[in-house]
Amino acid sequence: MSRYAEVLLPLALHGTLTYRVPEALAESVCLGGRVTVQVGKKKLYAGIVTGLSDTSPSAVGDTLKDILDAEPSGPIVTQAQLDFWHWMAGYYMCTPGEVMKAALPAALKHTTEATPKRRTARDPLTFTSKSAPTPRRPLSEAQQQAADGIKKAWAEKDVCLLHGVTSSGKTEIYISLISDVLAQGGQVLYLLPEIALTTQITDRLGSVFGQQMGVYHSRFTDTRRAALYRKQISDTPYTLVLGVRSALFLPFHNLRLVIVDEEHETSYKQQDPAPRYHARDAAIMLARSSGAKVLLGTATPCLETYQHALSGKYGLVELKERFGGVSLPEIVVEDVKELRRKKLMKTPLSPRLIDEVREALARSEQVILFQNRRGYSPVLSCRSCGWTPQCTACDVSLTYHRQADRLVCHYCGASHPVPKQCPQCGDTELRDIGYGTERIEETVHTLFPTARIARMDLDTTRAASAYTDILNAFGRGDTDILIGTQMVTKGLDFDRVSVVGILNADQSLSVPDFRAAERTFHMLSQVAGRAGRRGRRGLVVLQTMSPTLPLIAQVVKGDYAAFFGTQMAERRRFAYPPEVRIINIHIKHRDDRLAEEAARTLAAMLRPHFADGLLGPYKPAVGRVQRLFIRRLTLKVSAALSVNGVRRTLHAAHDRLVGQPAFRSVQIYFDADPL
DNA sequence: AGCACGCCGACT
DNA sequence: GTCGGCGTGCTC
Repeated sequence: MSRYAEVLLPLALHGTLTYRVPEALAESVCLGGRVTVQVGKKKLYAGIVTGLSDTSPSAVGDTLKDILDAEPSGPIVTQAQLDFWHWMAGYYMCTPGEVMKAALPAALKHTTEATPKRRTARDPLTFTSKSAPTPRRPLSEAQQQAADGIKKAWAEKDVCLLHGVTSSGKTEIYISLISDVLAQGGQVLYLLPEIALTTQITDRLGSVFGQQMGVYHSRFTDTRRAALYRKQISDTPYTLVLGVRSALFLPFHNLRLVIVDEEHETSYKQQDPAPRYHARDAAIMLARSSGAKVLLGTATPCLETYQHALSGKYGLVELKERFGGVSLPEIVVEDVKELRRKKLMKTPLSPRLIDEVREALARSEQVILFQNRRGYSPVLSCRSCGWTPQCTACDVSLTYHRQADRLVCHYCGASHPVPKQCPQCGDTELRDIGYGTERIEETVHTLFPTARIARMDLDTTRAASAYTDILNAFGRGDTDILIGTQMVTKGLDFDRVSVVGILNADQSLSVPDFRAAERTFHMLSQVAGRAGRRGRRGLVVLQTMSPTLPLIAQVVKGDYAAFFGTQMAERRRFAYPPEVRIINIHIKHRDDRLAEEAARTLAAMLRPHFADGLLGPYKPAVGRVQRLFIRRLTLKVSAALSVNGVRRTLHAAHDRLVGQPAFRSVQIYFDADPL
């Protein structure tokens, strides 16, 4: 009978805490089981038992507290999950407690869980389709070849990349492969970015897999997520789970296949808080330890993935034709600089784009306009002295939101009323500089007063169902023109969209970051793919200030290979991923001087180990966020170095630094494989 | 991460 | 004289 338990808590603690197992709970306390313990003076937490022993750890002596309660129904976390958590904490350099926080629904991390109500006959978790179940559609010859190719690749390799142009019918291939796995009694995890987990995809998969499919979405209530978690740990789990990033952490008994759809999506990487993990990479790790296969699907693979596919580490299957004979859209490039010079840019829409929109409306077709910036105008400026409202907590200018009539910081969320007069010179007029989606909406309304216009961005989709409502209205044809940020670029399939306008293709290129070109290529290709789904060939009007950039030509031709070639040459030349691995070190403090000093000291400690591989310290583009001044170090690690050795060096340097009294309050964290 | 303990400014 | 600011350090 074990008398002591190691308990993992959802806190940023380094290890576990040891508790005594009272006689009365001896039956209930088990490895992976959920227990209630007291931490500190009064706080109660739910913890997970990660170890059991008969001997008390000598370091703690007899100050141990008792476990207060234990769930009698057995483990809620499997050993495989614990191993996965442990790997993640090591690789992404955070504590296991932080991983636990990300992994479990809130209801399972706290002590106040509503007693699970026996669920009724009509299981609310199960997908219920509004339409009658539809069987699998027969695969086209190209799709069948792709499915066969994937299975062939899996005979030798664990990971296969399905590189298929937009609208090539990847979903039907997934359905075929999922069916195979389910028929053999295996489980499937289908990951997709939150933004793409729309009713379109759940409806399609639900109509085929119905009762066997569970959906794990971050917009669901926590109760619902906890219920799905519990179903998955039970002995009657769903065999197919469709979910976002964090669905990786669900328990699986017999995981055989993981599909990572839109694998290039940057939202797979968790930015803040820790664990700063990449769901695609973590999924590959999870699959490896479960003996499952992985399928990565996208029209625009991320460079790392394609590199692995070319090198033979991953299998590669390419689908170059759109399904059902739909042709790829025509992309016309509008030279905004030239049009401005000729004084033809009277609005943010070029005359050509205005004409195309008008004609599409006349044909009762739909239009998507993409402007990757929310709000009304990103900068206000005093007309006489040039003063610009800045955030008081971050080093950025405030964006004017007209609907709310507030100035909003897009970094910390703070909002302020618009000043009636310039605080610097007293002038009463502030000019709007630049265009956000709100202002585009206003412009488009002026240009097409009778058109039905909708806007989709973070501001219009705050309410739980708003996102779906906007898309459904567009899908029904109740909206003629949809204006939006990145949200409109993700995997939406609408048959009647014949014109897509990209208002400012350069915006994401101007970010000083080695991935700017890649991100731009992804975004432009994805948004272009929204045009012309069925029937007529779609048209994309791409407005740019730099029409001669090779990247623009590559987007226009849909030439992924050329894009890959030019980008890889740059990455090699300047030693960026996939050529090297990057670990970013973030240093934050309220005092700018102290942040700088800490960063320099840390850099000095690390430089002997990494020499040229260590860059910085430098100030990031936004040097202060939420009142904290930021410095950054970038570590480029060659593939030859032992990753574990690198981590040990980093942890040692970190501990040495914060061990110095002067730097005690400096916040430091690591970001492995940053985007 | 909480949360308490602890040492310096504006209130009854 | 006390209320409370948040800096710092611990949690079995």
